[in-house]
Amino acid sequence: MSATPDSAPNYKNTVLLPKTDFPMKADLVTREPARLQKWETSKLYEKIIEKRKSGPKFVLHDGPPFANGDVHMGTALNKILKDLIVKSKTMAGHYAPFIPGWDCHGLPIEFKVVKEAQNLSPAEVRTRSEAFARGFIDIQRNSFKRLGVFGDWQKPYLTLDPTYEADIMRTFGKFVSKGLVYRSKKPVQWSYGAQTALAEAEVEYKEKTSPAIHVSFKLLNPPPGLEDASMVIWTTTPWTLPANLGIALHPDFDYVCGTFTHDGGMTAKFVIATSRLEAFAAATGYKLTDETPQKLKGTALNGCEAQHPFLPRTSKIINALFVTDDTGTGAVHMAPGHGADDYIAGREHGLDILSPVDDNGLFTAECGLPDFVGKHVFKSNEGIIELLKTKNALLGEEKYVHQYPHCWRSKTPIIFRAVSQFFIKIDAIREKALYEIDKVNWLPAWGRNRIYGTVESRPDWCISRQRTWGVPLPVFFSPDGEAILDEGIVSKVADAVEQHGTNLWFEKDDAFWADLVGLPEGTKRCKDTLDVWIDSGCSSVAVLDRHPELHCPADVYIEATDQHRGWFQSSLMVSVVAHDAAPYKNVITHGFVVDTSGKKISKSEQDKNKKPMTADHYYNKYGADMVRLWVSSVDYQNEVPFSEELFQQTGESYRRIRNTMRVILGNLHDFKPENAVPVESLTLIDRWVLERLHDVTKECVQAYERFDFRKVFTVINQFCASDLSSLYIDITKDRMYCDPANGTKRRAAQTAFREIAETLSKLLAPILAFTADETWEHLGYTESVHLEVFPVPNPAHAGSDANVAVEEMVKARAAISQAIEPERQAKKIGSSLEATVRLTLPTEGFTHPVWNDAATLQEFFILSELDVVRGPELKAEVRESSNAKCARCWKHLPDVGSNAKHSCLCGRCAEAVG
RNA sequence: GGGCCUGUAGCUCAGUUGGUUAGAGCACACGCUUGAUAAGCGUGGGGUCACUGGUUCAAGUCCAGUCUGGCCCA
Repeated sequence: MSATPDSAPNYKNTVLLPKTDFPMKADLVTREPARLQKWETSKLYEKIIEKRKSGPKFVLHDGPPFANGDVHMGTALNKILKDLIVKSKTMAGHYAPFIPGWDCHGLPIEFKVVKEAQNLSPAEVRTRSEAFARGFIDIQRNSFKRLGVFGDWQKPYLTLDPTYEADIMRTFGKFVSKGLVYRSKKPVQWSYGAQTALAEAEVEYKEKTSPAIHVSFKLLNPPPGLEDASMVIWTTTPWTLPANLGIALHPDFDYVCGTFTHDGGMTAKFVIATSRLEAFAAATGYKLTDETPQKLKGTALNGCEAQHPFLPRTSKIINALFVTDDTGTGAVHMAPGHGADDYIAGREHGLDILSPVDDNGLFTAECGLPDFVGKHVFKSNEGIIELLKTKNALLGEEKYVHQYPHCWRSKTPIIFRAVSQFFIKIDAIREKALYEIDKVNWLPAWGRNRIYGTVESRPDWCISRQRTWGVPLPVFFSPDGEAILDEGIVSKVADAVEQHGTNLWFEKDDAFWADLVGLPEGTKRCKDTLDVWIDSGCSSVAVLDRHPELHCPADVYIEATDQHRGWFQSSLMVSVVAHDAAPYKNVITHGFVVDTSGKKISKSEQDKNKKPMTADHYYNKYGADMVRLWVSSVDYQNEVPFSEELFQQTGESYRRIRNTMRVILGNLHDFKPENAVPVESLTLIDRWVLERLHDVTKECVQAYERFDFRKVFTVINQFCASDLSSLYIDITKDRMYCDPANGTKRRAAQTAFREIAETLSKLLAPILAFTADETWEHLGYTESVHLEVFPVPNPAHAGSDANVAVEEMVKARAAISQAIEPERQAKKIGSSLEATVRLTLPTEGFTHPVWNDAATLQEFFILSELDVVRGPELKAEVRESSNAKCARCWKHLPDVGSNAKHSCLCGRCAEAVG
């Protein structure tokens, strides 16, 4: 080994090493907020909007998140995806304003507010709910801004804005004018203690003992063989029997009909599910004693009728899938006014809805039993049981302990009770909605089937809620209790609400409102609020139509897959009525955030493992660009894997990109635009890297066009790692460091580096919103990269022979590296510059003229000496160089020492040093 | 239980109309460099393409079923 003599002068300061202020350590956590501040004071978003004003409009309509919590990783994913679309469309030359929004009304907020303070008046509940929502809007807005999301954060749309609320009412008015709204009864969970309907969240389950009874219903028109038989039902709510209108059997269950004998000697003919015979015998004492019982399926009795045990009325026998065989007799007592399953099955089979119970839980005259009117339902169970006994319809009675829903406030057991609700007739708009679905582009394509299925099968839309924190249903009742559905009146309410807000509805009395809308004295206003899905569903009217910079239909809606049944659908239904068309042209869905094993991250799980899932933890620890890079790296159309470890991995990719940009910037420290060389002066390798850049540009711009951000991430990551870091930067080090500052080859590399740095900054800007702006700044620009448009692939660098040459050389390079490796492991050779290589090329292939260009080959393989010969197969032989090492460029060359002035340098370096 | 979807190295993802020995980046191991240095380069190990069966000369790719996980319903 011919080492440089220790006495050799130190030439390090004559070498043109990279020099840049662009820090290796990103320190995003402190740098990003500073850049954010700069964007804010320079009004960057406004500038971008102004600059693109004449471009083709692109509207991404923001689905409003619910203003009741911190920004979760899933929320961050959603908003960053939106931002990637908006930023990339903007850089593709579009005018793409982004108006963010929030969904502000609804039970979860009301629930929290009411839990904190008891006995609030409706107006107070609403004031506090608004304050609660606004608090979280601020929190979320700060998070979204911190994540680098651009938009009109000064003027977002809020569903609690009086103008928005007024538009909700007007849209409701449109439904009314088209005759799509009707009133009907539907069972709700009712607290007689609090005298209000309850939502699932307000119900707690507690142990309760109820009387469980078996009751017989005599068949009136039985099929042959079932004469004189009775159906037997089992119930734990005897008080609902006055509302019985039917008996449900499972169509697939096996039933028997035959003579049963009681322990006491009585006999009777019953129909019971075969699987329930034993339990029935145990509870009632009746055993099947018939030798030849009739066997039948549940379908056999469908449509028959049975006599109500104590009322002059029949009970219709129907088939329903909700019937189970784990309790009861396989025949279920149906009171459509007192149960959800009963209601749905009852509607399908044309049963009435009877609910003879008032707000206090007392029977009304409708129950048909004068003795019971005014009596509390839970105090009536015993009386009903007595009544059944006198009618010989009671077969058995037990105490039954079960989990029963109770009111969270009054702690009383709840009852299912039908109350009047308002509905939208879906059948009237279903066809049109389905037709519109097929005109929309769904991404991924299966989204079409998903929403088509739900729209096809959805029942009428119940739009009234017995809640306080929402938009009031602008409907009045005449003194005789009739609902007044009139668009003109709705519109008058809307006008008042636009001026004063919906609190006015709660603050003023009936007389005020009757007078305002011109209805007679004694008119009462409706106390219900609208379903919150109406709120957000109206955004195409209240936001897209209202903002002059937007348009309807929007170009894109993008939300998680659960919105096929949620916002995508409510928006469609509203828009079909309001616009006679879908509100969107493209609908994109993304998956939910799951842990790396593919399982969903449950609330209890993250608490237990102390794994934070709020976005602030991650942008405060790693920076927003890291969160953004993670979003760009995953397949968002499926479930999105997430873990802290995954963040480390994303960090590696980030560092790779950042460091690559850093060297490039460092290599440009003495380069000015006027130093650029013309294309003819570029070397083969320069032309190759620019050709690669041309391809990368094309691929990225096209990938952005398809919303395929992962492709952008992969392409740039690999370009940085392989083409730049491992090849081009490594190869050009020699000329960059050792050639004369103004040498043509050096300037040629810089010309390429400059183009690479500019192009990558622009291509990365939508994803690495902060870092790309930082690199752009270090390229000497004073305005933000976000004002730029995407680079156009430079045709001057398209499809030359350079790519062929490099492909061949890369193959040979692998052979050379493999040959050097054993020498290296044996500590005989360190740097490849210490090696002399004899490369054998196969006689087939490797035909590019570059193989006759020794200088280029040496540069490419980073070797001091190379012989190329032809042989049977690709092969490289390595030995230590016998030449002396140049103290400056570290190559082992024959002409080291040829210049007397610099005895330790090669000819080239001696000249460069001068 | 029903509808829609998903399953390729430890991790994140590529794999064109079925066609050589299934790829990349990261991670890992071992070297090199110390002039990208809390960086950079090289080499290497690692996959029954969820499973089972079928179609085919040929299946990660097509078909059927099973399992896994997700969303929405019941």
